[in-house]
Amino acid sequence: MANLDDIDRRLLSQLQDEGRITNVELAHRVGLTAPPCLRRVRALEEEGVIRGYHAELDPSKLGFSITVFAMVSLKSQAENALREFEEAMKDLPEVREVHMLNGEIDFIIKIVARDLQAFQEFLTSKLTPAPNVASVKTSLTIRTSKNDPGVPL
Amino acid sequence: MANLDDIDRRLLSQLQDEGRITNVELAHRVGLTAPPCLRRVRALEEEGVIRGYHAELDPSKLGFSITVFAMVSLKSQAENALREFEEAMKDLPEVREVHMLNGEIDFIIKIVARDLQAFQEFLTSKLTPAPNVASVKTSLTIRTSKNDPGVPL
DNA sequence: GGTGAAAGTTTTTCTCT
DNA sequence: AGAGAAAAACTTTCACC
Repeated sequence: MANLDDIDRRLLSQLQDEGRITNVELAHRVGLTAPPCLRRVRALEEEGVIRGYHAELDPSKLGFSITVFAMVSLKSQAENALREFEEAMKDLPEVREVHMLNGEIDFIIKIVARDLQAFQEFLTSKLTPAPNVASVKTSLTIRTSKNDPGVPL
Repeated sequence: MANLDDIDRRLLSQLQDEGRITNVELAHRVGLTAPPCLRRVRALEEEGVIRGYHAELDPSKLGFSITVFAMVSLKSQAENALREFEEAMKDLPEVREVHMLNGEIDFIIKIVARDLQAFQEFLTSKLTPAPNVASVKTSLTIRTSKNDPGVPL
């Protein structure tokens, strides 16, 4: 865990919110001049505190109308079996997130697809036949009312 | 839904992946010169295809070790009751995502907290007492093996 | 809708405190 | 670690195709 001062935290909060602000603007907002501000940002990138930068796109405007959460249980919870399933998920572009959970369900995964047909096709030909899958329960998202990426700084 | 050509799609794919690349580099990658490339990006921002840009931070390096998925059922599914719950969620910084689902569970929400104690405190003092909540089932994330923001372009 | 050049900013390096 | 100045790179606008 990185040790950060107050300036770092404000800086990260700003970049989490507006990932493309200029370094000059960022420096101004956190009360620095540009050079030390840039040094801090580079250091945070090096340390892996900042993993990267991403444009947030509107899925519906790009023709992806379906978001689904799938609860997946595996046949075996051996580390080996878990890893094999996770590796398979990495190759599926429709699968955006894979979280291993405690309790009865082994994984929750978030799936984005163009339409119901594409999703059904994905479900039967890709997800259900994935290694070690015992059961899959899916829930369609009706609407997403909050979707803040990142952490509560 | 916006109508996009092949260049727009490649452009969006690049920005989704690397949100801070320069316009010159972006133009180069999609086979344009800088001015038309910038015009396209600005147009996509205007249309809302690009919603914004965000730095992706490492939660654990910032001291947020807990990610939880909570399945929430409400007492009433009247639009009114749903909205009231959603509004309450908007004010809770620990709540990063709120998705309304079909079926028995009404909502799945993603929660990020500093530690188990902070999460328990949040659960009992903020989430369970939220408007119209009938039941909350939570699952702790053991590990996140895939976390690609955005859509499968 | 795309190009090339020019003007204005921003990033980035260097040096000093 | 932060500040100011200078060089290099990038963004942005303009006239033109």
